[in-house]
Amino acid sequence: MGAGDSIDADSRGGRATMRDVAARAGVGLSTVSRVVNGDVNVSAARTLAVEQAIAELGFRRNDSARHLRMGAASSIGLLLESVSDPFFSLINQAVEEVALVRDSLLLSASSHQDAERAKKMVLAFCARRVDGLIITPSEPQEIDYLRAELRAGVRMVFIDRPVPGLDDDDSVATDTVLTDNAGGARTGVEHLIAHGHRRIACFTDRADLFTSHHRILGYRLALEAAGIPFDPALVFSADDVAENFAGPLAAMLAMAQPPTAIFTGNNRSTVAVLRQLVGRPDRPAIVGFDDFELADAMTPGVTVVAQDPLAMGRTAAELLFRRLGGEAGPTQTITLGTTLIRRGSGEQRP
Amino acid sequence: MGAGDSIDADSRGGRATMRDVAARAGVGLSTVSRVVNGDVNVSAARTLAVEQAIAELGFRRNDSARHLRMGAASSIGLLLESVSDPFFSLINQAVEEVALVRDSLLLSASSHQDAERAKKMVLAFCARRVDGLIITPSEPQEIDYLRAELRAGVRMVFIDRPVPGLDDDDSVATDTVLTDNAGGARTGVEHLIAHGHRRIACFTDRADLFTSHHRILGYRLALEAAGIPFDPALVFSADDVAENFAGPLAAMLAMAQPPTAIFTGNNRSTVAVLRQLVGRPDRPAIVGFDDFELADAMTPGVTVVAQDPLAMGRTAAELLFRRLGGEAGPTQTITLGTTLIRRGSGEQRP
DNA sequence: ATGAAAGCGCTAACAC
DNA sequence: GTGTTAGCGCTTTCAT
Repeated sequence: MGAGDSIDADSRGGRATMRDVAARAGVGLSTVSRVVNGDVNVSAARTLAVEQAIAELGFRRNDSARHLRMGAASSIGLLLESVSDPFFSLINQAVEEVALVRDSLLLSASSHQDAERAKKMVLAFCARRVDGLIITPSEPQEIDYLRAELRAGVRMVFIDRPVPGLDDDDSVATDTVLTDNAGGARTGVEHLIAHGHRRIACFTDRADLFTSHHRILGYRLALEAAGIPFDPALVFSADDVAENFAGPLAAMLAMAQPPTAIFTGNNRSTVAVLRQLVGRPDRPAIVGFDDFELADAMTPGVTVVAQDPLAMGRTAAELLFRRLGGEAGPTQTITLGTTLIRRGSGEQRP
Repeated sequence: MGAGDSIDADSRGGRATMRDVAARAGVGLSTVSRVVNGDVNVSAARTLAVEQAIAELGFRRNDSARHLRMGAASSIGLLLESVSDPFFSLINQAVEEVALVRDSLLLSASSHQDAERAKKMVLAFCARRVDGLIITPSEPQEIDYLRAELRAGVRMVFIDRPVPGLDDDDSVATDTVLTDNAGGARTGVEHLIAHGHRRIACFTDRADLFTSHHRILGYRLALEAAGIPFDPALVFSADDVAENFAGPLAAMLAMAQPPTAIFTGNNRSTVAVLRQLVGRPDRPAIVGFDDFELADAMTPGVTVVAQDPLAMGRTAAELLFRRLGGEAGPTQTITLGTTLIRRGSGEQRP
């Protein structure tokens, strides 16, 4: 393009640097830095010269170098169970929105319930010196490496489930954003009871997961409050929802006293049950935990206990940035309420 | 914790650096670097000393500094229309999977059809000196800043839609991964025709979008091939799908010769139409472009022309990494085929 | 086998 | 106002 004086950047194969710009504009390095950063204390003539050189060279500031120097990455890490799961992808979106406002970039990754992978990604984020981390913990969550990073000063907010055993070390501080799983489940099951059901089945994810555990608890709470005896034969939990529900569900429906209603513990369980029951005219009443697209377009519409994943993500991200901004104060656990959305499937009578 | 000799890192407030480790282990800086990078040419004694110091200090290599020095970021940027859209979130997942294998981190962002936002994020990625970019372009796509970055050596792969006008500059090279939109749409509409339909409506996103345009083209191609006259009154496009379909759809169904079938041009259109038609016994036959969760759990199941977003994401990411690895060769446009999935709604007869 | 020193591209004193 | 200089934490010759 120009003369032979842009040899530096071009022939080096890389991009123009501030030094290249300085040379081209015939000014000092710091003048370039000042112009790039909008410092007013630069003469008009020099400002112009620098801007022209920048344009000619296609210079763009290297933010990595900048951040290395400044000691802040302007980026945060987000570890989800799966970026393609509708629930988590909404959290992703909310976090992204907050990060955008804070001029922070988002590094994201999925753990897919794989503790090794989760660890690898978290440590990779930390090695990049992200300002902070938002994490959906694995269960059980390996705790030592997290504590090491926390001690080193990395801020973390946990989302969807807590990490037990981390707060016994007062030198580390983390926050947690949860849904009111037990309360929401209780509301959903009470709704079924209010519509006359007494034989209510419960299908969930692995019962040892934090969320499932609490939702089953809420289910039992509702039964107890209504004086309905808890029947373990009506509860089924499995890790691979889609594959494992068919048999138990069929068996339950073939009981002498079959359930007249089903409470499903999460998105995937609801969908799996719905699939099994497609086209059955005697379909039991259904209330699902967690809303999903098209719940309203089914016939009948599917009544759900809705979480608010956008609010969860936003809350977690805002909390993280406030902490990064220096907000002190004790560890916080924020529990978000749920909303019962009536669409028909939960209002059927026995 | 230990003695007063870790003053450096601790009191500086930051993390331990290699220099801290070197001091603590009583070795030179480069020896630490060698140990950290698994160089074999270090005596056992020193290796041990370094490893111990690393453990004591909780040292973790700063990858940003490393990459600055090495001139490669080991990260790629991904710009999607929306991370929470099921279609794009699957692309996100596929890209993530490839990046994982390549030991590259993923910076992700959503444009939400906002050209300004898209530009901001792409430039932010470039300022971070990502190794490459995978982009869902805006329409129309502002081209100048992309070309500037391409000239500067940034590799880009476009996904879901092409960027016209970029290839008139032979100094820049980009690749593109698309779905066979026209072919898929044609297949879907031909399927309806094969089942006896001749009045087939078409509901899509904004008609000027690349994907919608080609799907409408495919729709018309199928009609022409069957000798069915094209009736513009049966085609409706709108940008806000959910809000704007109700009126036109009702109007069409009230026609003297109403459509007996509907072809919907994307995920959101299908869902919107389904919502409008919920509970109507005389529902027209429906074929939708793009698959969606629960399409099989509706009654009847929804017949779709399925794209393969996972394959799109994987293809784009692998192409990008091959380019980054030095693969030369001309610009590539890879078009992925579609699959017709029969579920009932498309097999209804008039 | 090991350490000293230069430098990746930037910012922030510090002098002038 | 402006340039010089010293790092941020790392890798990488280059001597030794």
